Amino acid sequence: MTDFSEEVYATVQRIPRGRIIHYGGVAALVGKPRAARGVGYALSHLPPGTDVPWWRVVNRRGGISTSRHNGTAQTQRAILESEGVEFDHLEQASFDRFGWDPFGS
DNA sequence: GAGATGACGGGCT
DNA sequence: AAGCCCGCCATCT
Repeated sequence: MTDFSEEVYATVQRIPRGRIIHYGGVAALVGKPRAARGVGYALSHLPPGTDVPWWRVVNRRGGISTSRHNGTAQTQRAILESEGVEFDHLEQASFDRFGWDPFGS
């Protein structure tokens, strides 16, 4: 476990239920606005059953970015919908409606 | 230490 | 609006 990963996990755990944020947003909150890719890498190594709500992290379009991980995308969407997040016909959620503003609490 | 990989973003077409 | 290409970062081999 690296320091960077821990900061990422700590940040993700602050995301309120029913809200979402994109990888670049998490990266910015940990002080590295350009480390979106690093964030994705860190989350990809999370063990199943972790207390980190990784499903609240989506790509910049508000869509599921885990599509390449066979099966994962379906699970992520199901959980988000159960929390109240709505997806349009393009499988994308609106940041204007569900985006998390860390300063707006 | 160098090269390759991956849950990514932004800009241009 | 969607896709392609390039650039960025952390981590692995």
